[in-house]
Amino acid sequence: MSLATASRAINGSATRTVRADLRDRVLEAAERLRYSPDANAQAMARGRTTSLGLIVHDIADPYFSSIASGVTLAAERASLVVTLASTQHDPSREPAFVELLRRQRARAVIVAGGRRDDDALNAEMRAALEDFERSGGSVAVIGQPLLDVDTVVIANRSGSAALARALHGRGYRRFGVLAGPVDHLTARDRREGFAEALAELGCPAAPDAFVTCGFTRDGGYEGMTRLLKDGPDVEVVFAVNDVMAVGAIAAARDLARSVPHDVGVAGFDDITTLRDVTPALTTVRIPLVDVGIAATELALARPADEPRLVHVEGSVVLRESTPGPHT
Amino acid sequence: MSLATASRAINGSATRTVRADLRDRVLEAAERLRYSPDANAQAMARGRTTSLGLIVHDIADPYFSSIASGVTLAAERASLVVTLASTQHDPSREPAFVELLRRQRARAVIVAGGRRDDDALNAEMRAALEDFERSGGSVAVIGQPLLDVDTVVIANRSGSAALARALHGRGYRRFGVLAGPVDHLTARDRREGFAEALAELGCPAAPDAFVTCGFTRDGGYEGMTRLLKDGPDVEVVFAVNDVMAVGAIAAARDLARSVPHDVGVAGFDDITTLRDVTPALTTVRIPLVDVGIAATELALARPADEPRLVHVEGSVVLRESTPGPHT
DNA sequence: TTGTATGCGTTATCAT
DNA sequence: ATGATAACGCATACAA
Repeated sequence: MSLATASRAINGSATRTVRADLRDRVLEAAERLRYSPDANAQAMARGRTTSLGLIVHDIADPYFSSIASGVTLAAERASLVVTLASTQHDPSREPAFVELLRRQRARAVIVAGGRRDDDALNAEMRAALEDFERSGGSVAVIGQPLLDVDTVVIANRSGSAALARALHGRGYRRFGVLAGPVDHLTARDRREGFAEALAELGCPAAPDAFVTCGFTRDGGYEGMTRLLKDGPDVEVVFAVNDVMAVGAIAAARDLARSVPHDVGVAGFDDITTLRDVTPALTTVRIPLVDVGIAATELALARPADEPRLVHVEGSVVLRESTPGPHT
Repeated sequence: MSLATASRAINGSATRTVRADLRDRVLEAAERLRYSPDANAQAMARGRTTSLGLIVHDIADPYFSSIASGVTLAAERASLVVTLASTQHDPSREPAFVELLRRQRARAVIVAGGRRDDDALNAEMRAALEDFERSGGSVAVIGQPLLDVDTVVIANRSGSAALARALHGRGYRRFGVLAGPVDHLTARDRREGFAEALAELGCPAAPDAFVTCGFTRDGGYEGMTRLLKDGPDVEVVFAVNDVMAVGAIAAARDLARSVPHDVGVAGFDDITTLRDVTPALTTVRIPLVDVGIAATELALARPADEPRLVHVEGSVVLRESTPGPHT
């Protein structure tokens, strides 16, 4: 009995088939010897691997771990394993991770997390992704569609615009915004969508009601502190993500300002783990697990000539953190 | 110029060195051709890969995403990439994932998440891990030391015992416990450590004050609902993890019971994302990121004859959710 | 210091 | 249906 037959018996073959008794003998021996096919050797012989890369800013952030959950789910359906890379919030490390995944000959790479407004960085990333694709891999990005590849576009602008209208509908007129970093495009889109909707409502926010701050819990805390201490008087504050909103609530509490009585707070994302915070957070729900699934399916789909865009809409969820002013 | 020289120029060699001008020519050509070494081929030629496996119950759970954060950190220091597998809370899938990682010839695998009291399952897992080690990989488990491999042991018993004493010190006398699933060893250790300490204090909890429930947010919600509706009157409730505690607080609220005024609530883990919940949660802090790092270092350390154990202690953090009774 | 040749474990092609 | 063998891309032992 030959090597070839054993291979066909164990891992199958598109064209060939093995007689039952022989196959049984092979499988019995494999079992007895605790044989385990070498995936690396298979990758080399077959010319393709079974792995999928995922690049996130911070796997400990619930935003990314939810996406990762969706990606692992979809990857498993496709019989792929997920290779995880976490940049620890340093976007300049992304291209190196793409190159790393190229060396692994990953079938596809999914880049999660918003882009920065940094042309040099984005150019580097575009180049890295092009190399990756030239090596036969496919790519999907979650965030802004500016890397010339398939992208799951999150409707940040329209989501925060809808949120602005909903808050206006509850009677709020004086708005503050914890705006995140200036060059952070997700933060910018959310901030601008919010601001534009307010302007359309004839109720623009004061320029000094926009506070630049980190995109994290501590950023929200620090920004809220500044806003409440030095900023204009506001009835409600929009933090551009939920984690920041939680930090903002903590800051208000530390300054002895009641949420929502003295000031309302709204966030963005509807992070599952934060659904039970008090007061319950008004936010824009993004189906993050589905986003991860969609990105994976996009990356694994038959390659297209043009970069494809999948749009994901958010839905406003009004909760107790924004009951309306004077309540 | 030969293939061998190019290989040595690009990826270095322990024994040989390449003349500068030749090396420069090689590197220039590699850069020009956007050459990228094939990690699979390297793995085969070198006989070892650069990948590390991580198995978790649910990557979307902040407990596991914190551990994952530590693992990716430590793995990167060792120039390894992390392959992530999420069982979606089905422990019976763990052995298959170990086998998958064996096929990849991962250098090591880290199994995060407590064991079950299920002899058949544990035997299967032990066998899978033995096969993995026989194939040259190393293993580290986070949780209970019953798989005969290196283990990061989390001091669940002593942690919850210390918590019990601290709560007793605040004046609580009537305790309830949201105990998690019966066969879940982490839940069991926490529950029993708590119960034993109470008994030693001469203040044992009533048997019907222990509520079996899921190890999740919804489990905590549901268990708390049952406890408040049908259980004995209690002053404070210990949920065996933070996520469950948050669910418990939500349940109390829905039953119009004030936390901490009507009933105190304590958790376990000190999940970062939940540090801002209201009221602030009394808990036992486990340094989860460090646990991930420790497990990775353990797995990557020089193999030992005997399974090694690294013990991680928790520290009680008293916060507003347990101010003491009658307040 | 450089080049040649062999092997790593598997699949696929081509005979038989 | 099965067997022999070349190829995958790289690292290394050995020869020069």
